[in-house]
Amino acid sequence: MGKTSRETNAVPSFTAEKLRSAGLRPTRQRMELAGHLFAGSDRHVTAESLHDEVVNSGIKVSLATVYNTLHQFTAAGLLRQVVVDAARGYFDTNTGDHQHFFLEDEGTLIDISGDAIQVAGVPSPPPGMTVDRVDVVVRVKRT
Amino acid sequence: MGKTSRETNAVPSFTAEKLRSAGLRPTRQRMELAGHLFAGSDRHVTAESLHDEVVNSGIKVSLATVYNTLHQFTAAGLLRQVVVDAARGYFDTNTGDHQHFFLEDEGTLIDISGDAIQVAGVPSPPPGMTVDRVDVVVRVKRT
DNA sequence: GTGTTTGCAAAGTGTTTGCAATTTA
DNA sequence: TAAATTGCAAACACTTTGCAAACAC
Repeated sequence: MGKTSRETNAVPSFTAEKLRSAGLRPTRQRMELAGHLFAGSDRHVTAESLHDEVVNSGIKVSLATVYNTLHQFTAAGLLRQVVVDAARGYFDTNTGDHQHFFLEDEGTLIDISGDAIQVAGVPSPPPGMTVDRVDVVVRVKRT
Repeated sequence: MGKTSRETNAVPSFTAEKLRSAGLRPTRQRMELAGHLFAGSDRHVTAESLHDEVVNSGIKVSLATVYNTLHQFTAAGLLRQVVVDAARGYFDTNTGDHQHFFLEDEGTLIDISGDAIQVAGVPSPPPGMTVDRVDVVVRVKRT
């Protein structure tokens, strides 16, 4: 065999590398959270939704660690925060240029490609200020 | 004199009317909050900032009443809520078509005229959904 | 071994709510 | 007086934090 049972765990090693190069130790919790987050693409999660998902898949992680990890991933540029709801914080695995539909009834986000949507006529910012980012939220409701 | 001392209170009666036609009794608290809110134009307040302002001007209102009143005014179409910060709720006295600069360092909002700014290329919403509103937030930072 | 990370439980924020006392009409 | 409104304090939902035990290297 030659390999330890730990390595048979089917955890893609590139995830460990991704974390390491972000300056984060590839701990079990971070690996597993990353596994869920970056399994699909363009995911939108809240701390609770991710925690539930991970816990329901049989993994043990505390909510506090989920919060910490989401912030660390965000600081590392692996995630991006989206402000659409005063009550909850959303995190987006798509860190590229894009915008969102927000389904107010369900609290769901859907990406809008940055190529499709455009904002024109933004006045110049107040003196001494620079534009950090332009966020567009298209709020939609069930008809 | 003919008039009671209550009426000498210099509270513009149109405010009372505005409230009455919104189905809200012109109570002392609502009159005073409205007086502050609609004194200037295009004001952006949080429940706390308005409460502080009103209390500092020597008026007695509870924070709970400020929250209630802001929501009632919003439901009546006198105010509009703005979501820019996950932590606090902002209310805007400008209910017309417009967008915002958000100064992230200070938590301040500045109106951008709806005529100036435009959003093009919004894809059609998911089936069964209609666009409720398109919000643009231009986040700016101190240079 | 040494510094990092985790997880619990406690503390913190901003906001909402239950309900008796007060006010409006 | 009947119905609406206020204000307190308790309850809430979400998030952050302190710190001892567990872990990564």
